[in-house]
Amino acid sequence: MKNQQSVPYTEDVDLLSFDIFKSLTEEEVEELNQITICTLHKRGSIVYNEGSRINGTYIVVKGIVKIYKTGFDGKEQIIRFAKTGDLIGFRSVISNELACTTAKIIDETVLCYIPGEELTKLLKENSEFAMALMKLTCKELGEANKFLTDIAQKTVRERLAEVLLLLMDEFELDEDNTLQISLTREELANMVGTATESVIRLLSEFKADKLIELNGRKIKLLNIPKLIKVGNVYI
Amino acid sequence: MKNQQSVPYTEDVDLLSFDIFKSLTEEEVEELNQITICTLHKRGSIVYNEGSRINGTYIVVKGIVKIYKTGFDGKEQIIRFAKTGDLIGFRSVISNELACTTAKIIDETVLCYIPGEELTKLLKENSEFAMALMKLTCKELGEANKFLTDIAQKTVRERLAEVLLLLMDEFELDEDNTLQISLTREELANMVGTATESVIRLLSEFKADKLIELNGRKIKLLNIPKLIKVGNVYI
DNA sequence: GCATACACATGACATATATCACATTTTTAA
DNA sequence: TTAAAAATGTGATATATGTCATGTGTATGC
Repeated sequence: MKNQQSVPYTEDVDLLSFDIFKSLTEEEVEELNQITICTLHKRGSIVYNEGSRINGTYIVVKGIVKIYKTGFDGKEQIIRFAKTGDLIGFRSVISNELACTTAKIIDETVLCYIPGEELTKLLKENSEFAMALMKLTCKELGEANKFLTDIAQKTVRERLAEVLLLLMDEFELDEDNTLQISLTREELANMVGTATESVIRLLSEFKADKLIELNGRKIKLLNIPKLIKVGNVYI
Repeated sequence: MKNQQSVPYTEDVDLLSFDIFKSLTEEEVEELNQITICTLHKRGSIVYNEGSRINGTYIVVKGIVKIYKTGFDGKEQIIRFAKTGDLIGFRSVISNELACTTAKIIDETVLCYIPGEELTKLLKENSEFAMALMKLTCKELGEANKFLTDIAQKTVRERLAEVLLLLMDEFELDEDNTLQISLTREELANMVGTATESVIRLLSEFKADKLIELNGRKIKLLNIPKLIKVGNVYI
C-alpha cells in the first residue's frame, strides 16, 4: 500500500482500437473519450481490492494486470491476467456486488476508467455493445469452467505444463521461443494452484527433460508438442 | 443413450413466474409462450452434450439438471445444478461456441425450449432483460471463481463440508434437516473434485463426528455451525 | 553501496488422498 | 421375480505433493 498508486496519463488513447468498443457509434466513442480518465500505474500497485465496492470499469490500454482471489489462509489464486484491450472490474458493476477479486499491476500499465453509469448507459442504448460484452462474459465463464475441471482432475505437473502453454497463447513467445511474460515462481504456483516449491521442482524437471530452458524468470519453450502431451492439453 | 429422451409436456406453464422473465413486457411473454416448446425428461436423459451445437436455451420449469464437464480421462466435474427458474445452455448460444458442458437430468424435469433467435431478439429489444441476463452471468462467473479458489486451496475434507452447505443453500432442508437433493457418492465426489472412495470415507468420518446422519443417499445435517467451521466457510 | 527483504533452490519428512482389490448391498431392467 | 449392473463400504498400499528447514542468490530502497 504505497501512497502514490497512480499518476495521470496524458497521451492520447484511441479507444476505438479496442475490439470491445468496435460496436459503438462515433458519438458514443466521442462521449466516452470525454469521460474516461486515464492513469499510469506502476508495478505492485492495486487497482481495486477484493471486497471493495467498484463504481466503474477499467480498460487496459497497455500493460498487464493480475486478477486474483485471496483464499482464507491468505494464499493468492490467480484467476487471469488482463492485458491490452481487456476490461476489468465490470463484473462487479453489472452484478452490483462487491469486487470478488483483487486487481494488481504486474507490469507498468495504463488504465482508462469508465464510470459505472456510463457503462450501463451504453449497455442500455447500444444492444450490439451489450451483446459484445455478454459474449465476453460467457467466454470467460466457459474458460473458468474448463480451468475448474483441470484443477480438480489434473496433477500439478499437468497443470504446470498447461499454464505454460496458456501463457504462450496469451502473451506470445519472442523470436527465441521465450515467454514474453515473466512471473515469479510464486505467481506461477498461484496460477497452478500449488506450492511454490513444487513449481520450482517441476520446472527443474521440465528443464531436465529438455522441455524448457530457464534463465531467471525467463522461460524458453523448447518442445511444445511434448509440453502439450505432458499437460494433456487437447485443442 | 436411450431412444426416448423426452416427451411433450402439455400442462400450462407460467413463464412470468420466473424471475429472469420479470422484465419482459406482456406482449413479449405472450410471444414467448407461443414459441416455447415444453418437454418432460426423465432421470438420466441428456439435454445436450459437451461439444454439440446448441441452437437455443432451456428454462427449467420443474426438476433438477446436472451441468458437468468431462475431464480427459472421462471423469465428470460437476459445475452446477440447475433447478426451477434457471436457464441452461444460453452461454453457448450467446458466445456462439459449442457447448462446453453436458446437461443431464437427475430428477424428472420439465424444460421449455427457447430458440436462439428468439433469445437474441429479446436481448436486443429489451435492454432490461439483457441486463438481467448479464447480471446472472456475472454472478455465475463470480461463483465459478470462488469455487476455483476453493478447489485449488482447500482440502477434500473442507470442500466436502462446503459442498454439503452449498447443497443446503441451493435445495433447502426438509423439516428434518435433511438435504432435499439426493446424490450418489460418485456425484458428490464429482462436485468436490475427488475420488468416490474418499467421499465415502469422509462422510463416515462426518457421521462419527456427529456432523451428519446418513440414510442411504439422504444426508441429515446435525451440526451446521461445525460444518461451517470444518469447511472454513466464511459468509 | 550497503542492508534488508525477497526470490530461488534443495533436502528431509509427513500425510492426505488416489488407486486397487474385493466384499456387500441396493437399484435397475428384463 | 430374478439376474445383472451399479453403488456402497473397507482395507491395504503407493505416491504426489505440502510443509518445514536452511542456504544461497538477487533485487530494491534508503
